[in-house]
Parts: sequence; C-alpha cells; structure tokens
Amino acid sequence: MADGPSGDRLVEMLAALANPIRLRIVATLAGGRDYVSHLAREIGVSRPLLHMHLQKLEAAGLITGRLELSDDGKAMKYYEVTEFDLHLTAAALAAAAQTLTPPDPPGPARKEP
Amino acid sequence: MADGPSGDRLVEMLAALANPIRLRIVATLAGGRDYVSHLAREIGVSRPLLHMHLQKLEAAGLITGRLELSDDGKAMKYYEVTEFDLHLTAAALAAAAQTLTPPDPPGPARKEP
DNA sequence: GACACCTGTCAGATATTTCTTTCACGTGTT
DNA sequence: AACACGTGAAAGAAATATCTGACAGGTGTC
Repeated sequence: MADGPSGDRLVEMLAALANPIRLRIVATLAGGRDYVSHLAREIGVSRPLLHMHLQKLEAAGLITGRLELSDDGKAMKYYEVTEFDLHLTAAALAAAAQTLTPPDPPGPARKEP
Repeated sequence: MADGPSGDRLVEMLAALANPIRLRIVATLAGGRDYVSHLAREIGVSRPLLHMHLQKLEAAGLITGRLELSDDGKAMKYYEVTEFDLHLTAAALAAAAQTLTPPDPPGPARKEP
C-alpha cells in the first residue's frame, strides 16, 4: 500500500487544506501557475493575507514558489501546485496516527530545567 | 467520477481531521466501537475535552454516536466510525472549491444598520 | 450514606489562527 | 519626482480553537 506522509505531516497538510481561501488558492493554481499579486486579485484577498496562506500551503508541501524575473525586470514570485494524492479512509488514518509524536506525559519523565 | 462532498462540507471534514487528538480518536474507533469514558482513558484525554472533539467529528459526519443501556442499567454512549473515503488531489479540490459559499462582497450591497 | 461507574454542560483561561494596517524595498514609465 | 507595477515583513486587533475545572444528573454495589 502506498503509505502516505507521517502523522504529523498529514495533520499539517489537512490543516492547510481545511480553509476556504486556501482551497480556492489550490483550485486556482490547479488551472496554471500564477504570481502573488495577480493571484490576490483573482481570489479577492489582500496581498499580505494571501502571503500568509501561501506560506502555510508551501510549508505543507502542497505548493511551491519560485522567484523569477520578468522581461521588464520585475521580480515575480510564481506559485504552482505540487503533485499530491491523499487517500483518506479510517484505516489509512489509523496507520498515520501511529506515527504521531506522542503527547508529552506529565509523568516522572524528562530532565530539563 | 465519484464527486465528493460540497466545498464547505469538505472544509469541515478536513478541519475535523486536522488535529492529533481527533486523528487518534478515529484511529482508535477504527479498531472497533467504544464508549466515551473508556475512550478517554484509552487516548489519555480528559472527558470534557474528548467530548468536544467527538462533537466535531460527528458534526463532520466522520463518526456517529448511539446512546445505549448496558446490562446493569448504565447509560453508555458508543461511537463508531462512518464509512468515508476522501480522495484528495489538486483536481478534486478544484472541483470542490467551486461549491464553496462565496465570500460576502463589501460592495454597495446590503441594508442593515 | 458513600463510593464506584456512566452521561452531559457551563464558565473561563490559554493558545492559535485569521485578518488589517502600515511600512520597507525593488523596477520601469510618464 | 510621482506613479504604476512587483516583492517582503512586522504589529496589533479580532475571531476561533483548544483545554481545564467544577458542576449537574443517572445507575448500581459495599
């Protein structure tokens, strides 16, 4: 079976997708790469806000950004979608859950002041 | 193509799964139904907290709860996982994004002081 | 009665996410 | 110089999500 990402990684990806704006972003980028300012107009979101959402998507590995120079010398950052294919079933999630970083126990455990 | 849930619904489901504790919950329930208090001990979470997470998962339609009476007369609430199968790709998300409730425009619109 | 188990909810503290505003920098054109 | 376009980032407000602790009810057994 094509084992997916680790539990923590999966949570990060799901959290990245669990947002209307970010869903629109990947939907738009699925139709072709685009640069930040244009994408902001396309979706109808302020540029700083879009910037935050893009970072979350990129951190989750769902999109990638590349800084390029246009013909007239402007610096443009182009984003495009990564190829991903997540299959979510109860069994798949059960497998992923086993690779989660355990919740730190309050027991007589670690030593760090 | 097996078109999945609506955009808003999908966001709700993803948000429900994008949490370590809730991931553990579905993982545990995937191994068989369980009742609240036992599940709380199993996962190592306080009962009120578990209660909140269960509600989110049930609201998203990922699990279902049934109140039963045990042989000795105690009321027990058993939860079990729903059969779900989400396939997440850029194309699938693009399709789902089109059924999102549009962001309310700040235009020359509504009248309510 | 006192204790075990089960269920639920509410108020409030804390942490995180989301969003706006404002600033900085770059280029090329009028 | 003033304006168009592009980039990034910080500060703080506002809205959610998360978590704890205390409380309510129920049953049955010692």
